[in-house]
Amino acid sequence: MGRSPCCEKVGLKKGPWTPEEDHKLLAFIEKHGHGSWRALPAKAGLQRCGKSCRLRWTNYLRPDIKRGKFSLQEEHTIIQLHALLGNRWSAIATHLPKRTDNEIKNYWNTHLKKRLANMGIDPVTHKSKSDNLCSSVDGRPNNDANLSHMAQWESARLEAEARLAGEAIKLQHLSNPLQHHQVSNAHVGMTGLGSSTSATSSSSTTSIALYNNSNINHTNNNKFGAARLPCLDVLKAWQGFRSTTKSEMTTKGGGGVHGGVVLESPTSTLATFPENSLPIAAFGLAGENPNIATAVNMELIGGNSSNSEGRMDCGEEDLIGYKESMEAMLIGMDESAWTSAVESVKSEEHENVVPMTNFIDGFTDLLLGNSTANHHHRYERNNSSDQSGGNSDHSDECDEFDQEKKNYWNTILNLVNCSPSDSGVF
DNA sequence: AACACCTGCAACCGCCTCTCA
DNA sequence: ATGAGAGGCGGTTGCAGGTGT
Repeated sequence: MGRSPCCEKVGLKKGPWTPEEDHKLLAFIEKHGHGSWRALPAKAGLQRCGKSCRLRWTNYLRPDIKRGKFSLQEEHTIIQLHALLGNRWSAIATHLPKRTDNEIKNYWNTHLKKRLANMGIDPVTHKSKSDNLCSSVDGRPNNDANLSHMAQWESARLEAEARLAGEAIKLQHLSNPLQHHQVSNAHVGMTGLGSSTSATSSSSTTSIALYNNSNINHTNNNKFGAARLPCLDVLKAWQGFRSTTKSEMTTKGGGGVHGGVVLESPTSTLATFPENSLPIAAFGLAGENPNIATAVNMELIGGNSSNSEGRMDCGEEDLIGYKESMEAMLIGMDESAWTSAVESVKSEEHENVVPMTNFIDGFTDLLLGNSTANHHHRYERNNSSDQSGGNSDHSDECDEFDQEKKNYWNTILNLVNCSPSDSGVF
């Protein structure tokens, strides 16, 4: 278009703002609002271009800006969202109250990027820098490689979970289409398959966190999140890295810490969000309708499902319907719903649908070669419900369920094997 | 003390998207 | 449908202050 720059006029001041200029700009905006930025400088008596005024206001003078050191929570959020969104700083900034995109960008470039690099994680792709994940030094596992390996497993796990969760939601929707339970304050975070997500993000695949969040209001009917879930978690590793770095790694080899990396974590990669943002309970809708999944993602993460970054082809009603069914399943799935779901699985109609067990535990066990320790979560569920009056007729059903479970894990492994290798989650 | 180098951050630049005539 | 104006975004730069030699 050959547009001329907004600051083409000779005589406009550039460089650092003086207190006088700040005062003029502040006073004008407080009195009149900014209106047209281009017209503002003349009206406010400033020898600046409108763009410069806007930048000064949004990045510095705006009253709702928090300055100073980033908290650990904020760091986690930035890392998570960067893995999810890439360098979309303005999108990331919407999840960090009172922080500007510029500040976050600077913080990423000057702090977080370097730290991730030091941990052996490519800050761009959030993947391992090393191709040799099993490399070792002096016969000991390479911690960086371990961490990266963990990250990749976590990525694969999340993708599989996402797909399965989508199927499970479908199942639940079919089994109890009218079921709407209390939703409490649990929310869902997810990313969709991304067919319509921004091209600037390196990630176009799915990442879902199944998260046992303390924000979730556990009720008697809430079977999810009741147990602390052992799963690999790069962010926990990050936390461990930070804490051990601070203490100069003096506690190496301590319980639960492996070379500065905490191997067990109840959280997952989308676990922490700032207050007033969305706590994550987690499940995705990636399996069925990428547009819906992405739209829900946009909305739940706080974006606008119809904004410029994620124009959706799905209708708003679709979106709401999926959200409701998903929330109902997550929060309010009770024994009858579960039984109904299992029966539905057994039916021919849904023979390929995977039962909605506590698949984090299962998958983690599988990863750890602990398949025999699969705890018959279904029956734990029953046992726990026994205390509140549920039935507990197990034996035959148990074998049948084991078979279902085998199929289920095969499905997961197939999904993982089929997962795109360019997942940008990590 | 002087200099070089590093770091952090505010600000700029150029491109992109949206809106509207 | 098209093009211009305006705002917004992300990459980059430049400078001030800190640190090391």
